[in-house]
Amino acid sequence: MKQSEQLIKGFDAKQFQHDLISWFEQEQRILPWREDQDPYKVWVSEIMLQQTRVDTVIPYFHNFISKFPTIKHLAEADEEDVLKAWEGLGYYSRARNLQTAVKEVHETYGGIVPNTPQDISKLKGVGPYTTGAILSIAYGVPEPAVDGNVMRVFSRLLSIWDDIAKPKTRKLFEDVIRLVISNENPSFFNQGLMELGALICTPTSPSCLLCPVREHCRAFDEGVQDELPVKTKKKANRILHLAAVVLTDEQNRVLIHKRPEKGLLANLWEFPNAEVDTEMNLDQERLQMYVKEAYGAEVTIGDSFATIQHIFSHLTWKINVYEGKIMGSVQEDDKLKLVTFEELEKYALPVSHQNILKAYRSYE
DNA sequence: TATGCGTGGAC
DNA sequence: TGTCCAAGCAT
Repeated sequence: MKQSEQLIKGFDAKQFQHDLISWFEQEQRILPWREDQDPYKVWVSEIMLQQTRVDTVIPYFHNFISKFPTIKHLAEADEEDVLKAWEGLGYYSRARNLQTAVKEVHETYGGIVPNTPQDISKLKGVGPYTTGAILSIAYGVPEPAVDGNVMRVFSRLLSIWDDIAKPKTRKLFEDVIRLVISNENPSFFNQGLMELGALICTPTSPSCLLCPVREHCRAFDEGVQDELPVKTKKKANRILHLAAVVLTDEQNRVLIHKRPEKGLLANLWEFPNAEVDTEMNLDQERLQMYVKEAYGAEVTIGDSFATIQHIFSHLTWKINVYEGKIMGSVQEDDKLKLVTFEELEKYALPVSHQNILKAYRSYE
């Protein structure tokens, strides 16, 4: 017998569905992506919500949908504008993958988001969770949508002690959900689980006394709700020292560089910078030579006017920021541009470089 | 399978 | 202040 079948023995799935869905009908938050079930809007919201809080997403969702109201609008948009709309939201490959996938839907599926797990999960950026979320919410298909909430809620409900940080564990929860999901209302079932995880069955100090499915919960019964789920820690991040320079010419245009199309902050724009060891951080002469080599620009480096720390999830940047002047001419191309500070507002910058810009403005 | 990939909020 | 995240996916 499969582990999932073993786990749900004695679990009253029908009653649970009813209790969960009734609670969701009463208590669900009013959210912009819940106003209709437009598959495109459901899709956009699900991508934005990956590893990102609801409160953070709301303004981005409004702005994004107003700029790109339909599949066609997004498919035909400039990537630069899409990234600008994503600026500050993080995990920028989500934006580029979304546009790639939307183009695919526009061209291959006539602008209709596919409604089978096979087709939809082939789309760039659409993994197992998003597949289930779109299918259940937009199309009413009873497919599991297992995210962190669902694993937390069900690890407590069924007292499951598998490590939810392990990729393999997600499959166990998918098996479980397939056995207990509501076929009548998979949309509210899946959304109800996530809403419950967000509002009641929280990572720390869950509100068990307010929980609509407390009677189904083995962890509450056993008093171990604070010990579940089991989740191993990630390893600590590393520190990288950078020197960055805000380089201006005699017309007060500033030099910006487009980052590589893969990896960290892919395709976003930045001020010229280099990794340094802590010692070299004060060496203006070497920074000047580096800029000449890497960007082909003849410059003089002035004073360091700020140090900026930026903490990523897996990395910390400590950036020493200099001002500098461009002496000769610069060969511009699609990855290197001289722009006015007004034009700069059209380009998507990572938050770290937005902070460099702020520091420069207050220094000037 | 483990790691890289952002950001801002909660405690 | 440091730690842990929050509706994951690609490689």
